[in-house]
Amino acid sequence: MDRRKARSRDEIFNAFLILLKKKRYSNITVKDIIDEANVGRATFYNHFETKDDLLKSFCQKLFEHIFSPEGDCDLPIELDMRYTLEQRLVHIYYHFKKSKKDMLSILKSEDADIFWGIFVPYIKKLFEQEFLDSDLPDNYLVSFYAGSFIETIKWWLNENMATSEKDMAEYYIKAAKLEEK
Amino acid sequence: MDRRKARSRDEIFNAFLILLKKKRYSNITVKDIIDEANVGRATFYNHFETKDDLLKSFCQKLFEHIFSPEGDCDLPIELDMRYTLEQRLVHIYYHFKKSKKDMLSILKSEDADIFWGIFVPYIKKLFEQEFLDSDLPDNYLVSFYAGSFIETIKWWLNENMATSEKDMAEYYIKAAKLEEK
DNA sequence: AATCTATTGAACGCTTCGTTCAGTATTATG
DNA sequence: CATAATACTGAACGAAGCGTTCAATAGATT
Repeated sequence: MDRRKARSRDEIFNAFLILLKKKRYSNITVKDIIDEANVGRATFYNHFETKDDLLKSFCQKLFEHIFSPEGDCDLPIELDMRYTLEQRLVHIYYHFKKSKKDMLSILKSEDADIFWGIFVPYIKKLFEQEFLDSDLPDNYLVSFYAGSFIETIKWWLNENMATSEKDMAEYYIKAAKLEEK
Repeated sequence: MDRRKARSRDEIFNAFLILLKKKRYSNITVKDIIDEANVGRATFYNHFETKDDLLKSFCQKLFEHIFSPEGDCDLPIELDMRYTLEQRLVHIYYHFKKSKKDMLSILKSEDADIFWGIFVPYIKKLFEQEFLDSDLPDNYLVSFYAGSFIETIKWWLNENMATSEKDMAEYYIKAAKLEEK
């Protein structure tokens, strides 16, 4: 890809993040973004169709990084073997905490619902292969666990992530009563 | 209250509901609303500060009705004694199903996140007095249960509410492993 | 009957949107 | 290096919505 294009894209993403820390999504205008990014108006619309389109790309980038199965993950080794559910949970929590400063401002904003909405499918994927031994409908359980997981992450954010990742995973498994026998 | 005022208010709420069934919230303009409601522009702004303000009032009315502890509730008697958690759950499910046609169009829309966001505090109140016997933080559990409850209601809506209220309550208690004893 | 209150709808200024275009700068390529 | 292709610029534009104002009208309340 053309260097210029990549650069502009980065600038816009960057500006968007900076603005999200200052004000809520719905109050950010395209003019705000291009001013902060030092980019022409036409350039913005050359990259993204609308502001919502930018949001979507932005979240995808953010979440894909968090949920990337391997790759550029600098997790301590013992946390990186995500075989048990607990370990996989810790992995997610870890990434959340790592992006704490970004996450906090985005996911606690007044418009946070928009972000969480985009977040849900990723979480569901996390639970999809589990819990097939129940007599409840599969999708029901996926919804059940995804919902509780997300809402407890919100709790975590509101507590300023004071609880450790390991404790969070323990909490979750205890609350959901998922102890391996 | 002046009859005229009440009437205008009703007309606006009504028009809003009709429009919500046709298009997503963010695409509804104030002009749409006043046209549908047959009401002057100034009248709208005499009642509500903004479109968001209308949404808020609208949801409050909707949810307060659902969560009203007693009163104008025509539930079959055996469902109306909401002493156990199960019975209280059934009560909520019942009201959801009763407002099915409204709920479906609103809560499955693309902007549904906005509505669910307003919905969460009500659900949390439902769980607040429960589960104080755990060694997990109280608020953590409230978040846990509220999150799973809401997400499973979404599942229910997506299945067109094919499952009965009683089964839904059973599902929930089973998934959360809340069997008494 | 007299007073108070709500509705009306056109008009206004303002903000934001998304597009266009001609001119300029940067990059990839051969 | 020369050339073609691509990207950026920024002003300008029309369209859409917003929220407000006001004088005139109609309806409630006592």
